[in-house]
Amino acid sequence: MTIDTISKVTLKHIAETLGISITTVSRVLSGQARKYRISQETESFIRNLANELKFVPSQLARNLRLNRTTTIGLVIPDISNPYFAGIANKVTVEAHRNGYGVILCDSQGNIDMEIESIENLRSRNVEGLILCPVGQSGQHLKDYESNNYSIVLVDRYFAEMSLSHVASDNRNGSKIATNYLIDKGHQRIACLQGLHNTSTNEDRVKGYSEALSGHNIKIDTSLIAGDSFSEQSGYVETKLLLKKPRRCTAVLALSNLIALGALRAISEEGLKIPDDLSIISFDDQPYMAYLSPPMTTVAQENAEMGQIAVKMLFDRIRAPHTNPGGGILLPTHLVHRKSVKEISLI
Amino acid sequence: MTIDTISKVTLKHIAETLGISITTVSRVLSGQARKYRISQETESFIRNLANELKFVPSQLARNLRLNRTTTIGLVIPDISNPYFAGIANKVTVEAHRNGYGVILCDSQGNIDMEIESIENLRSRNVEGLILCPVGQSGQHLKDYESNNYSIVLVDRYFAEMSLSHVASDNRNGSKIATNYLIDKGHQRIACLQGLHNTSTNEDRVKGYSEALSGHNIKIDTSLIAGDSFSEQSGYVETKLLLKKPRRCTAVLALSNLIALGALRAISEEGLKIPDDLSIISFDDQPYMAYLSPPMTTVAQENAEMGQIAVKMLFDRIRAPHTNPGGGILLPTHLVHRKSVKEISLI
DNA sequence: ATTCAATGCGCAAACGATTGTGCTTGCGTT
DNA sequence: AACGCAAGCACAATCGTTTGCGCATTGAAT
Repeated sequence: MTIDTISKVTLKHIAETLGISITTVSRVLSGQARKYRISQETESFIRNLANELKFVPSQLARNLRLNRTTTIGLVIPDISNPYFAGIANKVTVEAHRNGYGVILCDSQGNIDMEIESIENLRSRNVEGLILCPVGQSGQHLKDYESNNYSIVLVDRYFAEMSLSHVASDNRNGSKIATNYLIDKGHQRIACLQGLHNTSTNEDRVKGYSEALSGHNIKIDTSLIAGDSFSEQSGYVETKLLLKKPRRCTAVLALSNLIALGALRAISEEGLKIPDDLSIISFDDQPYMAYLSPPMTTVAQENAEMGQIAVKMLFDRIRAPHTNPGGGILLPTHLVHRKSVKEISLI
Repeated sequence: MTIDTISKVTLKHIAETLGISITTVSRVLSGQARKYRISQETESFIRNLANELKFVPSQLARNLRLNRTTTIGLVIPDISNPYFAGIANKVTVEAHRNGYGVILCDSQGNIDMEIESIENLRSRNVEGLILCPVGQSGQHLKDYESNNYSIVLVDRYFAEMSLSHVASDNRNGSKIATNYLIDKGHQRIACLQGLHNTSTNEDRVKGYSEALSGHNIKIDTSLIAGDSFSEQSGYVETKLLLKKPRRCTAVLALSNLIALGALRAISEEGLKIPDDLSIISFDDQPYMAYLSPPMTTVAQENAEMGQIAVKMLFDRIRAPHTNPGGGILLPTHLVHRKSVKEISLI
């Protein structure tokens, strides 16, 4: 009657009460009655009793026997960040549609936590891993390059490693944004970086540089500042930037948090966007349209990233010993709002 | 060398290479060497080999044998909502600190998905459940009222049921916010509701009403509108409200999304906050300070909610057959920014 | 009367860890 | 010399499924 009692019903119980073997019960209840030529009669006996007793097969036993868990792991640097939350959302929903569960780990932006989380997940026998890596190197993932473990990197990848991944075309996104600023007359454009040596950051900086070079604007390295994707970094670096002589007229913030920090600094300095300073941020979020002023952003298809990551992972789970396959870069696009002002060329 | 090989390392392997019994290996590697008086020598032999082979015990086997999974389930209506993401963050981190994994399910605000998720989680033998319910009734949770299954409700609760829960003191938060508006001279205050018959909504409406009554302001039911916590609802209801004669001077938005919708409507109507209209929103989010204008909000301690929920759940897991215990309401507080204007009394 | 193929089902070994119980030693006591 | 006791370890059952074989029985074909 109680739940405890109910969950104690096992194949053995059914087999014994019916006076038949566990094997037969198992075969019927796992839908293999036809395949093993169990008689209709026996089948219905078994099914009836199973229903009556509300038999629920033990996943624990099944997992051990079959050595699979229908579970994947998801490691995210910070689930409170809406960008990652969007990925996580799609991942869990898609995984469930495929009958898989998702164990979530929050690495808190910490490489050691990331490593620990991965080990933890592996020890829980997840069948595959979706990882948004935080570190500057992928050394701890060396083991996964061999084609017998399924892992898909999301958001960032490691150029020197051959791991499946799905990310945004950050280089192009950054280039488009920078070109747009240049088109609007800006020449001194600052770039608020994120964490160095991450594909995300390097690609965005590269796009920024390429756009400038493409317009024969000399790259002023003093305008490329910062070393973290955090609000704090955006704030500090903007403060410093604004104190410099020959102030820049626009800034490209390489993450949503950096942009918020920049906003704080700019408003503290008493400057107005876009009149005194133009700004474009990465990562379009629902609230971006409601900022003061509405923020022009480089939008990433993060939900799609989650969805594709799951697809890639399942491909690898289903065909484990094929080549890891390469990566996919999803397009980015510019969302025009009000944080950029057209200025006259000098 | 390959992972396949590595992950195949079992107690048996170690035992055989060392010429000792599986039992002893198990006892050493589970830290019970002292208890079972295994010699230092044997212990170090085992440990060394285990390290060398990178032995990782199979959770699957252990789970079956011990009938526990060190895993809990977490059901969230929408992980992309930063409010819930904040809860999820704390839950996963705290669970990990206790050696537990967290299987995440996104119910997508859908009661059927919620029910399905719960069943799915149970069949995966999670030891407990943390649930942010979406429905207007808790009928599907009837089974969990008996004290042999561990569940903790977060954010919402069902007044008619005796399930453990942790939520915000929404009534008081709403009351404080409304009182503040009244103090600033507002008399016609609209209330943009969320989903009816949810504790969150009812409590907030109650607080709103109590504040008005406390100041002898007659409650105008035409000023209480809406039926969903979504941006869409906030937008539509605000549009309608603004079209009415004798316009309200302030609105209380019962969720962050509703507030964003209201913002959109207000700006479409060409009105300025706070000059033409004051607004207070529930749920303080990082970006709230950067809105136009910075938004005065009722902050909830959502991270603490997650943390406390985990604590409560573990209490119940550790002492399963005690009384479910009641609920906890966490304080809310008003974060003063610039979206409320003091107006002269008429 | 054999032979043969279906039919219907059971045996027993996995999967990998945990654990109550019990078996050897060796040593100190008396 | 006989005994007790502790130290140090092993046996084997157990958790609940799944599954490769194999063994009867039956009816039909030769």
